Amino acid sequence: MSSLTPTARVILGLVKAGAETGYEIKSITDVSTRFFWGASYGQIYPELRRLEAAGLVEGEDQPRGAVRRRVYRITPKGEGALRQWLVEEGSLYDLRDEGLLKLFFSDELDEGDALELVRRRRAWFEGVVAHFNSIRPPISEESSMFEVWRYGVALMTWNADWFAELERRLSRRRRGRASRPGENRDRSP
Amino acid sequence: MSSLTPTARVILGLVKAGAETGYEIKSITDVSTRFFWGASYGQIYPELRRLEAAGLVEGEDQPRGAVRRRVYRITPKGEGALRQWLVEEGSLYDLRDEGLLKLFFSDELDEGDALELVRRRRAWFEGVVAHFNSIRPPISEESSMFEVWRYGVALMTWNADWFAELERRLSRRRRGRASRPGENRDRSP
DNA sequence: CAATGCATGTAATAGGTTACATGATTTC
DNA sequence: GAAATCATGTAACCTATTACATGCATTG
Repeated sequence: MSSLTPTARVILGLVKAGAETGYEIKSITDVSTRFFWGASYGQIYPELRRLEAAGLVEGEDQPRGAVRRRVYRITPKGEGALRQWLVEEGSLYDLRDEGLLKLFFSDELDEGDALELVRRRRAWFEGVVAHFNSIRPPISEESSMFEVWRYGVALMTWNADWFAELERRLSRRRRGRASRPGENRDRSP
Repeated sequence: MSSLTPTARVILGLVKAGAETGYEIKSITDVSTRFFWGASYGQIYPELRRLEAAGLVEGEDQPRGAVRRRVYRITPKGEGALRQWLVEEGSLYDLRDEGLLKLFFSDELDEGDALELVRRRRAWFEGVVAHFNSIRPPISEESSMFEVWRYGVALMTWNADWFAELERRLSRRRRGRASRPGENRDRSP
């Protein structure tokens, strides 16, 4: 009776929400929970078997023609576990952001390279916003899943804006320095 | 000549910035890079040895009395590798947010429990903001490290605000429903 | 003299990705 | 008939955390 990992909860939650196969779970996570909790096949298939062994889901072989296919449904026990988790206190929050790490150490760079780093990051976030907008979920705007999509768009937009602002700040600082005399930032005589 | 992990870069960058021992690196990350790139002793000590073997840092035993102590400095090769990484394109961005996962599935809950989930998340972010303010780094406001701290405060504040807003939205929706007649949300007769 | 801080390290474990292997069915 | 999609699974690998083990030095 070891306790479940968050990845197991995603799978459990999606089965509850109607996802049937491991393949379907992967497809759905790739366009929904992916940006805050991804899952790979290497996790999904073994985890479905574990959930089944624990009695939280029920699997049944339902081949389509010659294609083997195992369909899962959530059990009452699984629904209880899901609800229990949702009301439990405490949640893992873990961010791994190599770009911020680069910004953190960017005093090592000259101003041009540092600015380029910030510019790239701003552009990246803008790309993510565009991607998010392209996968706008076709579900009720009052559903919690839609709310999370809305959060994702807002967060990425905020990030793009913050780095655009930093970009302006660094440019201004740089121009300010360049126009002041007595500086030897330039390589030319 | 395998390429470095971002954790190795953090260590390299901090040694460059003046951190001398593994212990010091851990102390610094715990109050600086921790929220976007943490490091544990289990990573730091073996990684320092690997960096040394690769010629990116140099270690020297400098015991303090009977306490063994190994002091590291960055090498020219290490400085090159650090600079190279900083200008390289592409950076890992990985978020694991179990709270968002709960929000994602919170249609499973009744409105009171869902609201509580959002309230807790808002309160948590507010606590993080307070913590960030308590570790305001005593360094120049023009340094890149200070910029990252500023970003952290702004990000956590934005999060607290976003969830405060969602909280208001859910409360309003709930009150709206409750005041409308012909509803059977109540368990009492 | 007790608690805290400085200091180093490893072994077990967990959690996850990537690459590989396989093959039918549907759509263009 | 080619390409995309549906479908399942595993083995090797990598990264990282946790818990444990050790012990001196400093501060209150």
